[in-house]
Amino acid sequence: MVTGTAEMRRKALIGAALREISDRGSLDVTMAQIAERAGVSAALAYHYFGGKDGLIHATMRHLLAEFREVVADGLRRSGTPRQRIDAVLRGSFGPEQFHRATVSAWLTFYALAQSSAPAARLLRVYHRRLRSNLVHALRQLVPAPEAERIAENLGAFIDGVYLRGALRGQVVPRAAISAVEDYLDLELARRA
Amino acid sequence: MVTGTAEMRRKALIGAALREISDRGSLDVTMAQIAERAGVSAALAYHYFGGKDGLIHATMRHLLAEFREVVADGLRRSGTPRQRIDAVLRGSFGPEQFHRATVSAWLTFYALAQSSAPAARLLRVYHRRLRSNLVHALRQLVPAPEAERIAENLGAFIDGVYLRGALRGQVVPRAAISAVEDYLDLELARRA
Amino acid sequence: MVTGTAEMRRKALIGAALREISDRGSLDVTMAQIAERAGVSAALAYHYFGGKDGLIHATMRHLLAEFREVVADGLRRSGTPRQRIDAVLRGSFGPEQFHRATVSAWLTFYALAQSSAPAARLLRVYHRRLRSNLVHALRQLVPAPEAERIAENLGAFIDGVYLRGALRGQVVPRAAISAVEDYLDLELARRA
Amino acid sequence: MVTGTAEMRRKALIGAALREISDRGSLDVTMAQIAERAGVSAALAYHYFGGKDGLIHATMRHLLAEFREVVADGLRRSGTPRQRIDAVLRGSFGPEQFHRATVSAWLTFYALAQSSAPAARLLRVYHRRLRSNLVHALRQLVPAPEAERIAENLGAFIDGVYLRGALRGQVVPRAAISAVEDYLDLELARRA
DNA sequence: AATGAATGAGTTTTCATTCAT
DNA sequence: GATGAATGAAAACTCATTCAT
Repeated sequence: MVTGTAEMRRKALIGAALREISDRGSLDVTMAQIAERAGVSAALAYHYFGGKDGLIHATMRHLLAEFREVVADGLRRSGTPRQRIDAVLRGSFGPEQFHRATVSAWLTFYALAQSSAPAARLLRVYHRRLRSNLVHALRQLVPAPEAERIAENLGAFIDGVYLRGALRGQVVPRAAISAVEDYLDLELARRA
Repeated sequence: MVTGTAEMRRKALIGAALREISDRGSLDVTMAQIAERAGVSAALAYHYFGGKDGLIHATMRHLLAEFREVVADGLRRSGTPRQRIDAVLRGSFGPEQFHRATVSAWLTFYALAQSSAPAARLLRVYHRRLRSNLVHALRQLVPAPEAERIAENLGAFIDGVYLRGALRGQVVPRAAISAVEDYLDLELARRA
Repeated sequence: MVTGTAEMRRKALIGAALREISDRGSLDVTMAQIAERAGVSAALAYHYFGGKDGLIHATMRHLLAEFREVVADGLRRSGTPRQRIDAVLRGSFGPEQFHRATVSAWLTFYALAQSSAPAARLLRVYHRRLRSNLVHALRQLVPAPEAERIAENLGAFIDGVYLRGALRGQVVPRAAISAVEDYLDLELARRA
Repeated sequence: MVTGTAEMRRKALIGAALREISDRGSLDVTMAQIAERAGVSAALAYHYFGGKDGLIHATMRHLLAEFREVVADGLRRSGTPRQRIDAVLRGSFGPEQFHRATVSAWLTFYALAQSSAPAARLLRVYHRRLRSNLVHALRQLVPAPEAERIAENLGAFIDGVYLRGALRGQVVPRAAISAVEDYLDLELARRA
């Protein structure tokens, strides 16, 4: 698969944006900084992304896509519903999710979603997908309405554990993941 | 209790900052905007807070203090350990916590903590206090090491539920709070 | 009459804009150039005029106001209708109207009116006023409908003579002014 | 008559420039916009016109040539001097002269002539030609010095009537044209 | 002949911050 | 205490132009 120059540049710029975000710990990076990192002129970044928003959103989409692929990969290898849920957990708490750039991007993204419609939309898509993965698996274990409820709470627990790890700048410990699983067990046990 | 002009001005500016943050949905507000809302000159805001950082941090401290008081109030009325834990939950999920300004401030604050040491410090203080409240109560129910573990996970769950509510711009539903309580019950039941 | 600092600065900036326009022969001047000429920072120009458009329009309004005053002055000294018409002519062809800056501003303004609504509005106001002055005077000499028609044509002739002078960068010669008066005489003679 | 690719491209680009000028109502159009309209790359416009100035001036020359041809056509059909003068009037006030692009181009061209020598030169050529057409015809009706004077004034009147129509974005009304003719009649009658 | 890729040199605009009064 | 005046520094964005292919 031959990738054209344009595609290569776009990727290079997104990578540079991520590295810059990582270094500064915030989305408050300038186009000039990013472009310099990518070894191109700022004007080129405008040429390819239309503006700063374009580049930032492309970067977020890249992160989201990466996350989706990790999870999708895990799902493909999963046989049982329980394994599928575990795949989501492993995706959410994998070390990639705790790289400084990823953490900064996620946290700023949460904030950005308050004032930027495209950011909010992207975030909703991510939430819907996460939820849908969980609901699918849970439906094979419990009745549909229960599956919805549990998926929501499980998702919240996952987000909370991620948030704390992110704020500490550390990968979340096994114990925290176990706690999420324990909660899941409790919910499933109710049905037994 | 007589409040001097200085104190009144400070409060007015913090209130204006909060209203401005609420309107814009972000901490990206200018000193000029805040000062205008407060009906004073921007220079005065500098006089009282030293700079933008000073005002923003004062605003955050104000939010944190408010939260602390709500919880402290609840704790004072609580007799049993379980009631004390419930007081923390009620404080965390009270409607005040979901005002637009509060949500914007919290979310941006998470992001800010990645690059601003004072913001990170403030956030750590908040987490430590929340945790300490929970640990205290839990210690009367389970052995100390267990209390620590449960407090951590309970805190994460609370944060997750709050985060989701915040992103949706809605107060979290009863059901979500119940889920947190269920998780607590599970943990306590283990010991039984 | 004490003029505040603000008003002084505004006038200084408008003057600087005019001088800059004069030097460059076009409205394509930068805020930085204008500000430097006025001996202040570009930021101050923004502070006082909100933006480049604001300054440019203020400059145009200034020119228009100046023109209006010259004409109004002439009208005040005029007794007969014919003298009033002459006052308009003298105002239109006075040497101030042929300063390089004024000429550049007028010509660019004509062009600007094609794409800028505020510029178009300003120009319409000017035309309406000029016309109204002429119509008023003419009504005392000929029936109303005729006054309207003659005013329109007289205005066009004036504009054409001005345009040619402007393009040549020279005050229009006496002869050209006489031609306009001759046309007026012709129209008035019809009625005799 | 076979037109080479080069000539075709040039015409296409000039046409695109005109359409773009028409849409934006100003000569402030970018090479990229023009090229995209013409369906070619911006680089090609440079290939053919050397630069933006080249393209803009070619566009103006095109407009001037078109005008000249319309007038020349009218002159060819004219027998009497008076008919020749009428041909100039018809050419100046024909509907083509009031297309948005033409109007924008003319008005901006007036402004441009203040700061661009080639634009000024082009404009002088146009004026000289217009004048020469009029003088030629008038010489057969009045003595030479008179012909010069009348031609100048007639030209100014024409320009003024055109300017007003242009600014209003409307073809000039019959009545305005009659006014110009009336003025001519007056001048010719003096001699009678 | 034709173009995609790339950029240097601006230009507008914003804002935290300072300071004399 | 309080403010109006003023600015330096930076950031986003634009565009004519060049050049290798």
